[in-house]
Amino acid sequence: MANIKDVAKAAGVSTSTVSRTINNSKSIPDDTKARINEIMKKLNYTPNQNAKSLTTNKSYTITLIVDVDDEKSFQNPFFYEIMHGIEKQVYKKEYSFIVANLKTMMKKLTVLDWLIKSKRTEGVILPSSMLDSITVESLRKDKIPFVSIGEPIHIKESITWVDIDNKRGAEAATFYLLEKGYKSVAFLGLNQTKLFNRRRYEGYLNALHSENIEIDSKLIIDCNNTKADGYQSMKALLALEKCPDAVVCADGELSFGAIKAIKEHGLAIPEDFGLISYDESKIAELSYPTISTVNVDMFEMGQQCAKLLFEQIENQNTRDQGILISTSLNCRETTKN
Amino acid sequence: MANIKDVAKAAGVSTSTVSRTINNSKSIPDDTKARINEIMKKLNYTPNQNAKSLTTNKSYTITLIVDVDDEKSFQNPFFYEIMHGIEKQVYKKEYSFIVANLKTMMKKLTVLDWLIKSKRTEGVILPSSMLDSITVESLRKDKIPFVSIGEPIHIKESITWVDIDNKRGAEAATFYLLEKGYKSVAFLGLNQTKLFNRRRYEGYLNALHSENIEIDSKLIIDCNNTKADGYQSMKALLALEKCPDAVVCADGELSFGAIKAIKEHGLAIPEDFGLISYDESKIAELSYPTISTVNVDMFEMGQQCAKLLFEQIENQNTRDQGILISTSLNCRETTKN
DNA sequence: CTGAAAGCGCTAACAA
DNA sequence: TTGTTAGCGCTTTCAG
Repeated sequence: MANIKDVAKAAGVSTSTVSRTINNSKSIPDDTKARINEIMKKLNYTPNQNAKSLTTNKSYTITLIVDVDDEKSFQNPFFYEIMHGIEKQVYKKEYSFIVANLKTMMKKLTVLDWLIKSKRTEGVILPSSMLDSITVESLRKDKIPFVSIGEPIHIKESITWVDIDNKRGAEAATFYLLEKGYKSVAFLGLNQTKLFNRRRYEGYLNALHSENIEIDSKLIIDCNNTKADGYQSMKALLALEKCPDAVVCADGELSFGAIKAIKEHGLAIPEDFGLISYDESKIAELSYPTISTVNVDMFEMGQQCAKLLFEQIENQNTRDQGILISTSLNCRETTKN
Repeated sequence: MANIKDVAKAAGVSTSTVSRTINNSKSIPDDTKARINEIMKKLNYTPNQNAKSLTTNKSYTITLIVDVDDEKSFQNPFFYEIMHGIEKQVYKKEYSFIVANLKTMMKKLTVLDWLIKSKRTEGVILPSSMLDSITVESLRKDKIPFVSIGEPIHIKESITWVDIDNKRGAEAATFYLLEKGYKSVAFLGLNQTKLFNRRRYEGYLNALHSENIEIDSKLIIDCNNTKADGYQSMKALLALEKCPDAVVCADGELSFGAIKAIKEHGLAIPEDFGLISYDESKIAELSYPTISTVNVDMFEMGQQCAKLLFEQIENQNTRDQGILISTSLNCRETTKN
């Protein structure tokens, strides 16, 4: 395996000249560069990353940290798309990309320490759920750039984060239903403990407010994101005296249950009853009828995370910022045309 | 940031002694080790991975290569579970874990070259679809251990691979349906171009053979894995003179269409008609009725891949082997009890 | 059991 | 524009 010396020798120059060629230094004339590049190709030479990292003290690697407990719950396809978005940016920069799962490793600070102090990573993308003040402080102290996936939760420090614009998504969904002539829109699946869920709720409320529609607390249902909960809760809604004729579902799975309840009640979808859910498209397509959804672009989210991270890596005193990725409405068969 | 010299100085020993302590060498007495470990902790010292890699010529990193074209198709949650399985093994060894996507990078050989010659990786896990003879040869030449996800396809060389036991899965599904009293079992969604699909088909045939049931080619339907195809194909099956009373679906999505067709035909599931599909559990649970499935354990598959890879890394002349991960039947509401 | 010293492959002053 | 040289932080003979 050829190294820089071999190339230098073959080219009749010093290793510095080769090094400068590798790094495309201005001071080397183009023809020299060309010649040396030629030789590198002929010798099948690729710079040794470890040597380079050792001297420059950079790992050319960033890390996505996930925090997955149960083996089965790893199915969340969202993270996979985020990964893909990150990766796309990472390879543009010729960096590499480590994925680390807290749960299969050690304690939180230990993982970060391991990655950072051993110089395995130059920056970290991690879920907001992992970020408490201590972690932030420790990251700052080590001067490690990081980006939070999701709006920070229990933190006062200003940090850089990327999230889906959940509020506007739900707002748009609500507006859309009203626009299509539905009179009374319910909100299914409120869960105040989840920030993204709360934001969706806020969007729903916002939309009603700005249309001067009175909020009917009976139309707002607390429940979990399961088929069974969706079914039960929708039944309850339909049993109401002032029964709604449309619903915004805070999450995807419960909409399967909700649809069943609506059908069983003898209502036609979308004529008598409209529904918009948050969900992954693939699953929404499997339902009968197919479900109109608020689309969230996790791929874009991943890309933004990586971009912001690289900004910080390239310029240490970049300002912290929060970015909201906008959503779009994908109208399928649960809403009127 | 403390380095090995600082530790040596603080401990009043040479760097060799510290190094030996780090690597838990037999020649250092336990009490000395304890003392030095203490000091490392106090100094908050972690070995610099790059320096270590440079000297040992090992990267302590393995790579999962994926080959994802379209941004949206990255949703395949299977890969995510495989990743998780791999990662679990990787972190046991204190290795790190790179994910590289061919499509966001350069040409196939270039990616491998980049990873291998730059010493970024010690081993590679990659889908069988990527492995042609040239790639295998090149990997062998560089002495890079690798494991194929999935039975090799267009390759004569013996290599190490891991796959799901698709044949036995379908076999078991077919047996189960027969055992439950269904008389005539169809096979929906044959696609000879996909090896996993063909294996499932073989399993179906096997089961019928060993029960001495004649194969009725009308009951074997070629179609794609979409809801619409499942619907159409099932309609065709039900229109048959010698109509089946059960079906094995070769893949998940088409079962949603198939179920709809069965219901529309006025048949009760599972009383009049039984169905078993290959699918992810989460989606199978969303259907009405919930779908009985052949479970495939991708997490285990990932773990096995990593284990086999590490065997090769640790012992260069390990024999090539193929491993089939067994499946299990998850009986839900589309099969009789 | 321990230390001295060479060297892994590259980069970056500094000098020319 | 180029070369010389001194490391980067660690491991590993070899000698003691």
